[in-house]
Amino acid sequence: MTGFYGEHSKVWVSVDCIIFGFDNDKLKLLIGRRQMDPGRGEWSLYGGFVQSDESLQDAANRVLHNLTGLRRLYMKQVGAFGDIDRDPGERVISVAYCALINVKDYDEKLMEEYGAQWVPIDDLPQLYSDHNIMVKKAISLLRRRIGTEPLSFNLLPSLFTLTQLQHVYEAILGGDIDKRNFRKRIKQMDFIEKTDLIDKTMSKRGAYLYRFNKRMYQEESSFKL
Amino acid sequence: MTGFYGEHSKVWVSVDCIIFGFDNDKLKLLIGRRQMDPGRGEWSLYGGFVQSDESLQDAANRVLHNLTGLRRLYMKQVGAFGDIDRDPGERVISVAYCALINVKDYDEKLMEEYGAQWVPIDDLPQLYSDHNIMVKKAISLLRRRIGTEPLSFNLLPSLFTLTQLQHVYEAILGGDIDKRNFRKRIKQMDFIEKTDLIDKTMSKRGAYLYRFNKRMYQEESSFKL
DNA sequence: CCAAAAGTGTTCCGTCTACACCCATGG
DNA sequence: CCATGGGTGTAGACGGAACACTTTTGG
Repeated sequence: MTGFYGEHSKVWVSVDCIIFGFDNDKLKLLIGRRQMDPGRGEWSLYGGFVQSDESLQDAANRVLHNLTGLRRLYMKQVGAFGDIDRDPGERVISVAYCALINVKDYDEKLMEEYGAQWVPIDDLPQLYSDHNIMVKKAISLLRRRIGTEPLSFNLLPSLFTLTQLQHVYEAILGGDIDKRNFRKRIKQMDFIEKTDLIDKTMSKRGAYLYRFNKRMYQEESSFKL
Repeated sequence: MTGFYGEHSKVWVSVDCIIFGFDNDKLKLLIGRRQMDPGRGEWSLYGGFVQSDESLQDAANRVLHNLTGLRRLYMKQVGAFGDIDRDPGERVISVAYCALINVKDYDEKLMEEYGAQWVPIDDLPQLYSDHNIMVKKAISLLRRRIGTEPLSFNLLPSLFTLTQLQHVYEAILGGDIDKRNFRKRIKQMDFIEKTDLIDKTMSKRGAYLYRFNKRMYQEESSFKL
């Protein structure tokens, strides 16, 4: 049985993961050296072929989990890339996914095993195939959405200082933000909760730690920064 | 020669077109009855399989051209849909594209041949497979972008009145807009040119016709409505 | 005691919103 | 002459941007 659509040609479909992290006040991308032909040894996003028993989402999650050991990450589709010659080997259509992770959370062993590296987005090398285009699109998506959706928290530990949060915005939007205006806006968002914990790693005085309350956010469901 | 990726399984990939038009002060969608199994006879978006010699864009343009006779339309990718069971027949990954067209422009013969129908978006029937989800996503994309990009002009003839333009925004955003405020904002955009032509089809007094100057827009490249 | 990061309000200006009446014309 | 859609300005509210000093404490 060839099924309903037998006369049409099938193609390979892969997923590629654009993995953002935040460290040292910089937005970074997790990339590695490609371990297969064609393009072996070139810088590349992490990706993999979509299997017949998994959805696109699932495939992207699998790739990311294999690499970082993490599950249930924030992940969003960036788009499908389907130019005929985009892959130097065969015709492959690739669906790019963007992940936001807390840089401190990854599994170091796995990272070493894969030779994964965090590279600042301002300092990216040329990547395999059309991966640079994917990254560019992911960044512009991130810039547009960061002001309307609570994405920034995915790049931080669950407890964070307001200075850290501000640095995330500055890194993504690329520019300085006024501290007082920023904090004024934060105060209006009840779902960003002040704890009574204090972080002293960054200053002698110490800074209050805050927490994103997802539950409360979903009730309010308005975000504007 | 099986090529580089021989050990992985290929899948069918299709494109589906979400075709918006504007008529009678309403935003409408072009849909038809599915002419193949499975799902023959169900309401459906127009789509087709991606051939091995065309990009995703090209495939979407081909489908749209076959249906409407139009080329060089505004078209934007909405996203890839890849759940395993989304298509009741086989495993098919589909990439949705959103097109904005001027309802007056289509080729009536082709439309009849395909049994295509314009349906107001508030009044959509249940569609084949996950097509309703695609449409929902396309509409939310359109709503987000209409204020930042000059999309509205694609839904209108090249000469249009300000009242028509306003109605486009009202139809997409779903709500009334103040006429004076709207026109004030339009006046600040030099790339919306007033002509000295007058349209009398809608009123006895007649209304000035305007034109979108794409060249001028690209120089200014700021849009806010 | 001083360097380094944390924290805190007010003023100003531009933008968005609300709002009502006259105009031109075909029938 | 009147019904219908076309066209116009102003005042008040609101939100965003600019701006500088005090606090805390480890070394």
